[in-house]
Amino acid sequence: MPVTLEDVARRAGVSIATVSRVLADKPHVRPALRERVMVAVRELNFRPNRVARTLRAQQSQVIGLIISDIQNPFFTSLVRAVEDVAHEHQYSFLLCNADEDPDKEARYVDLMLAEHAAGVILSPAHEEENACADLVDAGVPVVAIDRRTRNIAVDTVIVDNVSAAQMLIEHLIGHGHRRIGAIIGAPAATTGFERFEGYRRALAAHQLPLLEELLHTGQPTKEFGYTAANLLLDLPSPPTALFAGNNLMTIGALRAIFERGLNIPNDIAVVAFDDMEWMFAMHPALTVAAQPTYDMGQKAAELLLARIADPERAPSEVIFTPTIQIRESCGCQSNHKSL
Amino acid sequence: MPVTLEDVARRAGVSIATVSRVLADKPHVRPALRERVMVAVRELNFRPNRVARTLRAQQSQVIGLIISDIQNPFFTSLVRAVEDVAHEHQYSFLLCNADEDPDKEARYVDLMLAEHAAGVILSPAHEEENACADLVDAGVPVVAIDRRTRNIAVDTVIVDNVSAAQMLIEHLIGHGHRRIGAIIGAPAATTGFERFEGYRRALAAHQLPLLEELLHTGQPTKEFGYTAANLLLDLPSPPTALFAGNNLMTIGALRAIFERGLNIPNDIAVVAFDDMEWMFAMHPALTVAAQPTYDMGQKAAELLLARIADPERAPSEVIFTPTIQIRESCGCQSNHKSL
DNA sequence: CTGAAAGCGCTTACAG
DNA sequence: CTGAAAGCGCTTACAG
Repeated sequence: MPVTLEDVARRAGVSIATVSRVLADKPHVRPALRERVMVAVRELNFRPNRVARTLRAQQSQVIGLIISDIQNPFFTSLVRAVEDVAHEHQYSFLLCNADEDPDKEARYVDLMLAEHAAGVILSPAHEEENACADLVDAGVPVVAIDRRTRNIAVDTVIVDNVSAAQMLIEHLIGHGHRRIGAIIGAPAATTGFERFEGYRRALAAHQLPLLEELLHTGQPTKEFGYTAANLLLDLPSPPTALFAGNNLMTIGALRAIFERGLNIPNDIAVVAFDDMEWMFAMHPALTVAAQPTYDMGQKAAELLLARIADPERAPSEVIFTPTIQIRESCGCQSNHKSL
Repeated sequence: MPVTLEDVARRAGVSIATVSRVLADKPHVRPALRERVMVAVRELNFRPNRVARTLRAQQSQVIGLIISDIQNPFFTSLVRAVEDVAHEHQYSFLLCNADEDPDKEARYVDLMLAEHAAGVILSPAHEEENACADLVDAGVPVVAIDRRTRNIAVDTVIVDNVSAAQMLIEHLIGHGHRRIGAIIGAPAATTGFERFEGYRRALAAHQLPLLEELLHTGQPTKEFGYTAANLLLDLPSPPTALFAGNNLMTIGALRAIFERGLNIPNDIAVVAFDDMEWMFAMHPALTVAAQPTYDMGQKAAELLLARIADPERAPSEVIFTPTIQIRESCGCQSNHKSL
C-alpha cells in the first residue's frame, strides 16, 4: 500500500489540509507544524500521488511531445532540449512518435486530451490536416515545431527553409552545376514544401529548368533517400550534384553514392539540410544547412510554458536561421564543369 | 469544459454506471441501452478522463521507459520497439532520459511512482546503485534492458557482451594486431564491464599483455570516444587497431581518425559494438557486433506486459547474441604486421 | 493559522 | 440488467 496524505497527517498529528499546504509550499502554516509535517513525510517516504493531484487541481504537470520520427536525430535533439526545460520547471513529458502519419498523430492528440496534458508540442505531418485544432478547441496550449499549421494559428518555431535551401542550391550553381538532383520530403509538410520552394527559386533565378526527372519527393526516410538517389544516379545523364532534404534522406543518398564507389565531391557534389554534428567528421565534403536544433526545442518549450502561464497571449512565430556550413568547395566532374 | 460521463449519461438517459460499463465493454448491458450510449458518446465527442480512471481503478495504462541517452540511436530503436508493443496493447508511455546519471534515474523512478505507472523498463546506469529496488518495493513491475541489476532480481533483456567483445578482439588478433586500443564504457554499467571483460579474455587467451596505456574507460559518449581515440593515437607507439565500446564512442573515434587523415583499415583497424545500420554504408571497413535492438526492445515490452498480467512470475533473463559482421578483412600497417 | 468538507471524473461492489 | 452510492488521493474554498 502506498503512503497517502492521510498517513502523513496522522503521523504528524495535523489535518490532511495542512499536509497538503506544506507540500505545496503555501503560506500560512506555523513553522512548528511545517516542521512536524516534513519529518513525517521523510519518515514515511511519502510521494504525493500525482494522478490525484491532477484530477483535483484540473491541471497536470505533463507536457506532451508528439514528434514525427523518434529515430531521426533532429527530433531527438529537440526532445533532449524540451526535456531539459521541462525538467527544470518540474514538468514531466509524454513522448509520442507519430511516424509522419496524420492518423497516428490524431490518436496521440486524443491521448493527450485524455491524459489532461498541460500543453503539447508537436511537429505536424501535414500543414492542413493536423490535429492542432482539437487541442486548441479543448483549451490545451500548443506549439508547432519544425512545421507550420495552416488550419489554425498556434505558436510556431521554425527555420527559414526557403532561403537556406536556396543558398545551398545557389552554392552548387556557383560551382558550375547545372543538373542538380533533389530528394525532398512530401510537400504536405512545411519542410518538404519550403525546401522545394528554395530549390525552385534558385533554379529560376539562374534560368535553369526545373526538371521532373531530377526531382523526387516522398517520405523523409533513409529508405526513400536511398531509392531516390539510385534513380537519379541511374539516369542516362545523371545529375552532377544532389540536394538532400533532410538528414535521414542524406544518409540514404550517401549509401547509394558509396555503394557505387563514387567520390564526393569529385564524382558528385552533395548539399544537405539538417546536418548531424558528426557527419562533418565523416564527410568533410558535404555542404549543409545546419539547424540550431537544441535552441529550437528550447524555444518551443519556453513558448509552451509561457502560454500555459498566460493562455491569452497572441500566438507568435519564431524563425531560426540555419547556418550554411561549407566545408570544402563543391567540385564537380570536369566533363560537366564545362557545361 | 470537457465532456464528462455525466453529460453522456444525461444525454443517453441512463446512469453514469451504465455509460462506464459500455465504455469498458463490460457484459450485462442491454443492446438498446448500449446503442443509445454509443450514440451519445459520438455526438458529444466524449473522451473518458484517463486521470480519473487511473485514480479510481488504481491502475494506469502508462509504461515508463527510463533510458540512458535519448540521443543514442541504440536507445531510440529500443524506444521505437517498446512504443510499437505498448501502442498495440493500448498503453501509452512516459519516456525519461536519465543521462547515465544515477541521481536523475532515481528522480525519474520517483516520478513513475508518483504517476502510478503500470510498469517500468529501464537501463540502469549502475549495476549496484540503481533505483530498481524502489520500484519493486512499491510493487511496480520492472524490466532491466541492456544492463543488469545486481541489487535486485528483475526481468532482464541483455546481450552476450563478453563473447561478442572477445570475438571482435580475436578477429583483430587473428589479423596480426598486437597493440589494440580499447575505448569502453565505465565498468559500473554492465555494458562497460562485460565488454572490457571480453577484451581482457581475448588478450589473455593469446598471452598478450593488458596495457593500461591502451585502455580508456569513461562515459559512453562521442566526446569521450573522440578524446580517448586522440590520446591513443598520440601514443609514442600508437595501437594498430581500436576497439570502440559502443556506437557513440565509435563516432567519436572515427572523427579523431579521419581528422588525422588516417585510413581504415590500412592505417588503423577498427572494431566496434552497436552498429548503426547506415554505418556500414559509410564504413565498409568496420567490423562490428550488431545488436538486435528492435527485438530486444520488443522482448522487454513483452516481459513487462507479462509481469503486469502476472506479478508473481519468476524473473527471467533473456540473452540475445550479437551478430559479428565482418565487412572487410582488418588490415594493419605493414610496419606493425611484422611485430 | 488550521480543519472539516466538498468535489475532481471515474469504477465498482452492492442492492434491487 | 441497471442505478445509487462510496471512494480513489488529493486541493481548495469556507468557516472558525
